[in-house]
Amino acid sequence: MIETEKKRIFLYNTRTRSKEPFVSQGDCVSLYTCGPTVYNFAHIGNLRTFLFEDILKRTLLFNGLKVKHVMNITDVGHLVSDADTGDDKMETGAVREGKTVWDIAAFYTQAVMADFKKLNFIPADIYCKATDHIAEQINLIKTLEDKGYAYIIDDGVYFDTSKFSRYADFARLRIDELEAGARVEMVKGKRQVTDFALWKFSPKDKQRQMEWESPWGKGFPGWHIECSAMAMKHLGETPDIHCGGIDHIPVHHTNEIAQSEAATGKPFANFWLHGEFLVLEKEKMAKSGGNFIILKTLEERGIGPFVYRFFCLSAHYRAPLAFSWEAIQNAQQGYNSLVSKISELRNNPGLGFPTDVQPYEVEFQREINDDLNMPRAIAVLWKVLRSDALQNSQKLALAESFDRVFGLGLGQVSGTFVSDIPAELLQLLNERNQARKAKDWPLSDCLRDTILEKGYKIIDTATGAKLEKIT
RNA sequence: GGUGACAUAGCCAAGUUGGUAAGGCGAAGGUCUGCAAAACCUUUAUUCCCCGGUUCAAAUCCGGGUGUCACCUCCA
Repeated sequence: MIETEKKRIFLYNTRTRSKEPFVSQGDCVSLYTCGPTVYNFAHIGNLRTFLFEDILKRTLLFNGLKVKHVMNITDVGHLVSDADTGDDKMETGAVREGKTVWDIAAFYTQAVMADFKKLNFIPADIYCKATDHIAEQINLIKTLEDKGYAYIIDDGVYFDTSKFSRYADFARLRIDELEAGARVEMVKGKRQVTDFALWKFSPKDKQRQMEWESPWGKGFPGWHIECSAMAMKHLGETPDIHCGGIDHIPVHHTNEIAQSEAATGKPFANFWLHGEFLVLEKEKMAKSGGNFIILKTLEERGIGPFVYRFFCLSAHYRAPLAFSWEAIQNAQQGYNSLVSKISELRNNPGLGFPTDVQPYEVEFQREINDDLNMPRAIAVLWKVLRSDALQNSQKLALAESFDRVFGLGLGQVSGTFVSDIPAELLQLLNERNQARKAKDWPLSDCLRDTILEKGYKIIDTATGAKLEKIT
């Protein structure tokens, strides 16, 4: 009874706009997360969303659930504009860099995977590429055509949103108003503004680098069909959870729902979770804009991936997070002190007296299960570390347990051991100790500077001086 | 023009079935120290954009205003 109460997970479901107790259909939670489009590096705003999804998965795992996680890799060109006209991002990228679209996709896929690894994401069970699932997408379009949801015009095969009465529900759209304000040039022949391409025909006058044969003619899949096709293939017609960035609500996810539910007659995903944006100096970070910051940009300024991770954990995933260099440096300080605290605990595990740790465990789990409230969960971690009622070994065990969700690499933080320090430095430290004993302060301070130059910091404690490597 | 968010200390932020403001960073003071650093302790929002209203009680509810952002156009 207490056990089940403790383990209730509440998640905010965009579909109902409310926090609901999470229930999975089977033993294993099926989780689909909209992945990166690989025509450029992922910027830190993209990464914030993927990080939220990693936290979600870790929270489910922490609660003892099994998770099957599928993330797509969009390696086929979407169009630059949702008006279903204009250039193809992949092809544009290829021209820009003088490579084939396939090279571009491979390069940036590898790059984003490297970022995921650096950020300590638990890898998805399946990363699926859109270009590997052309047949599935064609089949899904066929089904839609058979059921009368599709129509063909010069430009391609389109989904008729007027046939799907719930179309506006998910995003709570007001179609009439949308139409009134639309500044987008509409594709000729489209019946409703909201109709979208399922399959696009290749231009007659030029050869695309990526195109496939289909029952309707040579071309390439529309913008939204890949997620429906791949989610259904790998996770069934109704995955438990489907995630993405908040910008996906009105168009991408709305369309996914329309085409998927039209095809299967079943709800497409029970829970829809959306991550808010990282905002940069009051401005959204646009992948297509010139001003984006990537993980490497941070690293060049001495901000490691774990610091970025820690920074993101300071805000709730459904709230915009304001990025600034000042803010990230605050996080840097906080993370440093976290790490040195852990290191100190490892050096003195026996310090303090053991007490009951359960209240802390319960509190932690309550926070993470309350719609992934990481800011509060982090506060629980600080409370543990600064408590004087726990033994160090217990603090350490709690921190490591919590870190299964945080993923901050706390388990890898080692204590500082004399054996790790070069003999030369120990010799210098020894000399300084002598100088201090002789009250030769100028020499002592000079030696401290020398040691500092060699990358070590002296920490004088009641039991003697220690060295710590400056990171 | 339409739609949706948001506005809490120097900075990043949590907190809305109303009950009297988490946490981190920074700063100030202290303990320790030859000094410094580290560590530890203490302090740091009479108040939550503004103006009204409801209430015994509002950051939390209602009305109005101001500002910022996002989406409607590729975008996490």
